[in-house]
Amino acid sequence: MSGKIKYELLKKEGRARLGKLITNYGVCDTPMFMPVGTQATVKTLSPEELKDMNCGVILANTYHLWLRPGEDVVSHAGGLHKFMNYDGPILTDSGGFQVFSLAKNKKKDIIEEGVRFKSHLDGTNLLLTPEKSIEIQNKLDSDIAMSFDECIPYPSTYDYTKRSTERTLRWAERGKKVHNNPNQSLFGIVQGGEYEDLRKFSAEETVKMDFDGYSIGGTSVGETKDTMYKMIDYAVKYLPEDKPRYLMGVGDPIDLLEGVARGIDMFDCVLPTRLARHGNVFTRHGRINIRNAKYKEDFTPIEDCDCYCCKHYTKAYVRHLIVANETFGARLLSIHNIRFLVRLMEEIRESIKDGKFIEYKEEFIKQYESK
RNA sequence: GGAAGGAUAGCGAAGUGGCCAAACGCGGCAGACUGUAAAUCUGUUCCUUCGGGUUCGAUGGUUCAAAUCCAUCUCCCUCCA
Repeated sequence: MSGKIKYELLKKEGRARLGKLITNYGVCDTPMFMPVGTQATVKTLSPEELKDMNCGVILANTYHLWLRPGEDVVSHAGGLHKFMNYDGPILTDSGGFQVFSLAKNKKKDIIEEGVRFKSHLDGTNLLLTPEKSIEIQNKLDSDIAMSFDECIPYPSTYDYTKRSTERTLRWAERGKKVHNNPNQSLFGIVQGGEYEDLRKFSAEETVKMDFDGYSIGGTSVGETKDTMYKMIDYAVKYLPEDKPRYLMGVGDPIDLLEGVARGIDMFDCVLPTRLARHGNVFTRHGRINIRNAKYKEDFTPIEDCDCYCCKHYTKAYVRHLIVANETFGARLLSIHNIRFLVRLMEEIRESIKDGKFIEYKEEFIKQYESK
């Protein structure tokens, strides 16, 4: 097939949704977790390995690929799929988050036109606008493009949040206007910070623009979990049932469960791969740090898990690799951590199918926090 | 045999009279990480009953005060024979 993505809602349990995301590169079951491959690579992993872990969509980043190698290079290669040899669906983030994270505490100038800030590579003055972001994403030829938004810091005042949220809406409109890739879908992003009326306003206005999917942004930026859950609650009830909902930047296992419980279909996060590189490991009984001395002679797998790492290697060996700063250690833990979250989503879907999501969620959290 | 230089915490290495329990790096131990400027960052690393106690090759000395000055010894090392 070719064209835009489609979403099919199969079943609901409470607000939790079981569905299908139909893309040009295959059908993905939802809720799902999407690993992040900012620079057209999920750090240390090959596309084949991602496939083996049953990953569906992966992410790439507009900002990074714009600066290097440049969207034209990717376009000349035949688009992102060919360039990085990934034949699964790809979502590109708009670069909005980079304005928040990369220019944090540095001078940046958010104006109506867009955002002026400096390249993290060479300090060049850059201007990223909604039009530019969409134009780059059109060329990258990802399956899903994201609107260019402002991810405001937490906390932000009501007044600032209001002005920023309104501007993000205008940016969404401008981006949508120039979007012209018939095989690429475009998502809108709900902002509004921690304020209920602003989340409502942002959600309603974004939905009016009729995007192919909707995401909730401005979360996981330092707020408490309860605040984040409220941000989701405030927004999600105004989103249409027949379009996918994507909670941006969330990847803590508990947050995934809480997100699904609130009606989220898609999540992405750098957490599994970043933690892996730093020696942190998701397990059914909570996170562990494989560098800890107690694993020095622990010749058992991380846990009972179907991933390549757990099937073939012991904690003692992985610890050795991480301590010795060997890349293979980062690879093995990245495989485990991603597989952990992907498998969590598989189990979540299974539980919704069986009408047992609530029980599954409670049981998982109980075990995860029992450490 | 002669001439020089050096010995500092687990290791490497600063410090050459008081501000030194002793910089810094590594190693060790632990923590953080949520739309990736992150294979990064932070804390800690003589002992302690948290009052303090014992350290800078060893011993003795000078001084109110020594890792720092003096004497002797031990070991290492460079050069000359």
